[in-house]
Amino acid sequence: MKALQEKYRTMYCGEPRLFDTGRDVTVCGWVQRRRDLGQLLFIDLRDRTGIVQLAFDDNTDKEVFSEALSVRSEYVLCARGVLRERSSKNLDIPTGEVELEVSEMRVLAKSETPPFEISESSDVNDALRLKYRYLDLRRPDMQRFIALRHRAVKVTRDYFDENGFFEIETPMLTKSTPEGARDYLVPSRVHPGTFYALPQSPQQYKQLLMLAGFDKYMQIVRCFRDEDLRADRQPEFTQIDLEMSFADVDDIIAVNEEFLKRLFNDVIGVEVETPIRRITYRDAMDRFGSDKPDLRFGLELRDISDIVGSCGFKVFSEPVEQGGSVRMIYVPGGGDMPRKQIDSLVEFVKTYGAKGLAWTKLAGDGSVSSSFSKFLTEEESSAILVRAGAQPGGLILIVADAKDDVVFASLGALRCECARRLGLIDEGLYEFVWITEFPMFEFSEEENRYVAKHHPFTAPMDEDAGILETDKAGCRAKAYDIVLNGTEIGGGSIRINTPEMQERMFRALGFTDEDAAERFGHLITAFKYGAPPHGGLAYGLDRLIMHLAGLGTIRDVIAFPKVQNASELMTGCPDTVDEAQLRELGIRPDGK
RNA sequence: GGCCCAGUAGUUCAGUUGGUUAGAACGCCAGCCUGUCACGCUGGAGGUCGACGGUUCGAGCCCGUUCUGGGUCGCCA
Repeated sequence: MKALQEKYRTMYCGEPRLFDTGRDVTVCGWVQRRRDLGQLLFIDLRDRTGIVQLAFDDNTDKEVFSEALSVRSEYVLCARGVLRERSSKNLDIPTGEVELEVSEMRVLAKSETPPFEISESSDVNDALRLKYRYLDLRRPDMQRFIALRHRAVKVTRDYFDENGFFEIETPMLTKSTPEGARDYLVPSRVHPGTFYALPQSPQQYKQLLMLAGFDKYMQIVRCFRDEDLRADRQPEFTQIDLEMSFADVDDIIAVNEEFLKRLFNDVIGVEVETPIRRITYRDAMDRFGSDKPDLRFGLELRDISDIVGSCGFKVFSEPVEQGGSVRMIYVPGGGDMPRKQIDSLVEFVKTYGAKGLAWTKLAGDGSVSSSFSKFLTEEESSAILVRAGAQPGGLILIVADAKDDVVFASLGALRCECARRLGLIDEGLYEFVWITEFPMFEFSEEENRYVAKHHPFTAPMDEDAGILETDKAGCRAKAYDIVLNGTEIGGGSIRINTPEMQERMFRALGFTDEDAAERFGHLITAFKYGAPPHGGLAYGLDRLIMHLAGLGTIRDVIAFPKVQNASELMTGCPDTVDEAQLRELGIRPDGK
């Protein structure tokens, strides 16, 4: 082996170009591939910037050549030599016009044959990827996603800094306030039998920072929720958390529209049109059956309760009589769907609690078939067709239920499903929308009481402040979500800033004064000392990055994600601990 | 907690109606090869068909249980 070069690296693998020809450079990286032609040998060397070809000739330098012969996939190399123009070029890669004629090479580390190929296209079982996440992360696409995440975070910090926001850290060990998601608990050694909670969000701290006079706050902060996972939900996730003083809804929205414009432009070159459209929660439910509507396609819901509310078909009329509704979506181009597919749509809506799905198919040849028209009068049937604006080739899908929630949930999901199946979604679109005027409360069947839909510090809309106690179902909040392509990417509210309103809110939620004092006493006290009007917003950073990267799951934009059962396959956590550790924490080991 | 999907070589997959010795590609190992770049050619190794139990003369295939991973409903102030 030849003497070490003075520096590990003078150039990244992805950097060399034709005009670098003649330069004496050193590159470091992993062996992507070795091509052995007998007396000639090529190695593709990879680092985070790309790939460069190393060339070895048995007739030029036998020592280096034999060293290169021993090299295998994923060996870590340091190679020095002169860049030269290739005699046959590879225009598929940026460095493909040059190659490094290696004069010195060092194997910095050997590697076993990896359990899967490190390449962009490799389609490997998720469990295997996650067990060897450090190898998975070597793949160029994963490197791009993580780098994109870095750029997005950088743009975020720059933007909010330029707009007067201070980045302030808040505690990770906090007080559990069991309202909402389950907390991750951390036992205290010093106070046996007591627990910290990991924050579900820095909500209370950031409000206290406003009270403390910091005026504008932001933090890129890890949050924890002990709930079941989804493609876009991890038990620990990152928020871009914001709070502003002396701000109302329009002020918060204005700052954030500029942020989104900047973020999407700087990171992926997408122009976000502002102002972003706003839809009230009520309208969003009525039109899309969802408070996070995907606006890349139509298929809006229509209420037909007035047409069928007193018809002879009990499946339709009874839900209306019981306070529910009958609604439909009309799917142009769905009329040619085979019966089997429609049956699968029926099954689909059942997962959302719908008892069934009524349909009418208008085939391209003008013939009509329907699962329910024989139960309706001519007038009722044709009124439905007219309201749908039905044309030959169309499909009408109807859900009736005594609970509007079920109708909305099933039709809301169905319109997305139909759009997917019929290819109505333009993947290149970024359709943002603010959902505003969220309800203050929602009824919890489980607890048999109204609970805060957002959180108990949310201010009611000015015009609804009077009905906080008297009309919980109708009371609206100064709460808003920002939605992108059917995903909630952020949400926030204007907060209550007087002790009087905060106490009214706690009482409206059914807390006794003692309850409120026990759980939120620090906040109640603080608000007696001059809280500015304030409000804020928190983005799910992982979801934002997911959209920026054009992915359908947040796991690919998180370096070390957890799997569906909330464990981590690489380290194997969560895991048991020594009894001694438990004893010290005042926790009895299992079964004792 | 419920429902759906997947699990066969290191990887990605195929595997007929239940029937002899379970295949392919890539990867791996060895040999050959002076311009490859998904190099090529020749040969070779490599399998508890996720696990357990059952049906059967006979199970990768059928049945049950279970494990692992994914999606989803509930849940996510």
